[in-house]
Amino acid sequence: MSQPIRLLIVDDHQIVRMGLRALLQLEADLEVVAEAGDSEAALRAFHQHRPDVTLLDLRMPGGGLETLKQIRQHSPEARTLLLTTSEKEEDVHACLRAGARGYAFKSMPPNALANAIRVIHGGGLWIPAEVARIDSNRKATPELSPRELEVLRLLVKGLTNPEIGELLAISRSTTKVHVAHILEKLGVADRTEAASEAFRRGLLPD
Amino acid sequence: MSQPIRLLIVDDHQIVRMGLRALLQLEADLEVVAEAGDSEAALRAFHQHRPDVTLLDLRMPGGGLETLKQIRQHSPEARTLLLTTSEKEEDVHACLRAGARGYAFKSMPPNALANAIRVIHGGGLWIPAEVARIDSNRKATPELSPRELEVLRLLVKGLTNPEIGELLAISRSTTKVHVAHILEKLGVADRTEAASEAFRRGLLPD
DNA sequence: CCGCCTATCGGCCACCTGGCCGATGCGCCC
DNA sequence: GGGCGCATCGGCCAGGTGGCCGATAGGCGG
Repeated sequence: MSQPIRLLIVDDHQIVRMGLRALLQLEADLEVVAEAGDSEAALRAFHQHRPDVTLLDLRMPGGGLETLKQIRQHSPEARTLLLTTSEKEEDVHACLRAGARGYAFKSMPPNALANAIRVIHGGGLWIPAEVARIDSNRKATPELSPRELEVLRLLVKGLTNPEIGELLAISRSTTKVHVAHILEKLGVADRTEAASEAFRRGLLPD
Repeated sequence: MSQPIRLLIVDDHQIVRMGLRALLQLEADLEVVAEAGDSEAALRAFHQHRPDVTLLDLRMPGGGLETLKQIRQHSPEARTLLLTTSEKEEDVHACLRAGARGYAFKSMPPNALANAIRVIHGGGLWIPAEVARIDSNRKATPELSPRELEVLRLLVKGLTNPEIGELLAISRSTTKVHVAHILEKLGVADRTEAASEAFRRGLLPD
């Protein structure tokens, strides 16, 4: 290993940044060349330092996913490892679609993290079994249309079909059609379960 | 400051533990005497080292809240600072009721964390404004009874009242009463909104 | 050009919902 | 002992739900 793998750490929690830096310093072939605590700083640091691998927190101000997309927009070859705590289905898919090379959990043992970084640096993908499982599930569950998402947002607030119809300036009949599609696509039986699924999958921006 | 404040760090993420250790080492009057990654290790470390202040992650295997309760059971004078990322209403209240001296977010600036530790070590409480706000809200929203929680768990799965009644071996009438109480206590209008509130407040063990 | 998706609307109907009326019994605490 | 919370059960009823039948219209891609 002549040249160390140069890393960029992006996480809004300074605690996590320092922890990652401390952990990764233990590996001789890894070098943290920059840190960033928000989306803008991440983009600046990326273009300035051109890291081999970027560690990106999913949940941060400015949006980890948006940051990923912006990085990939200018540098499609960028190798990015998502770091996160929870695994909401929507997040996983959105990230993989956006071109993340790996999806890791903060709870993983440190040496596994180092291995993930090496795999990604070598051009590979690092997808844990849980994520792969989610990913295969996903193909069976189609995406909601924009209109259906609008209805879903009102539905989880406890609004009835007539109320939703009034707010969206459509009839109760149309609302019913949207709700029926939502139930079908989420694979659930009623609106209450749909609300639960929406939260579980992270379909809503809270 | 003759004697440094002796700290115990409890968090299942090694990344966070190392980050906290790195951050707190910068403060001359703070000393990390032990770490633990799960509930059992936390109890052992607490009784062995008798830290002045314990930093406790809320979300960890074994349950941060349960760990707190067990520590306080044997050492009611223990000074504990909860560390967490999200603020679900139920968590906040349960922790404060269980005797936590402070409730801090991992996103807070590092020096604020050190200050929080010093305040708690001095016998004070460290409650951020957001948490205090949640805490005052809480008094208006009473707790759910055990039976109501059972019903709520089935309700969010999309089960109807007759179905819930059958599973719990009670009549539809009784189920309706429980649901009505749930709606009233959560301050919502229907079961769909109740499901949303349950997720928002973290009432369910996922 | 025709199929498919999306969005819009209507009616019918069995079922579920939630509010309101009533009731009983149990345990706990002052 | 009497009140209070909890849990249990029943009936009545206006309204919401979700499945099923139909229909029209625009857009997009093979």
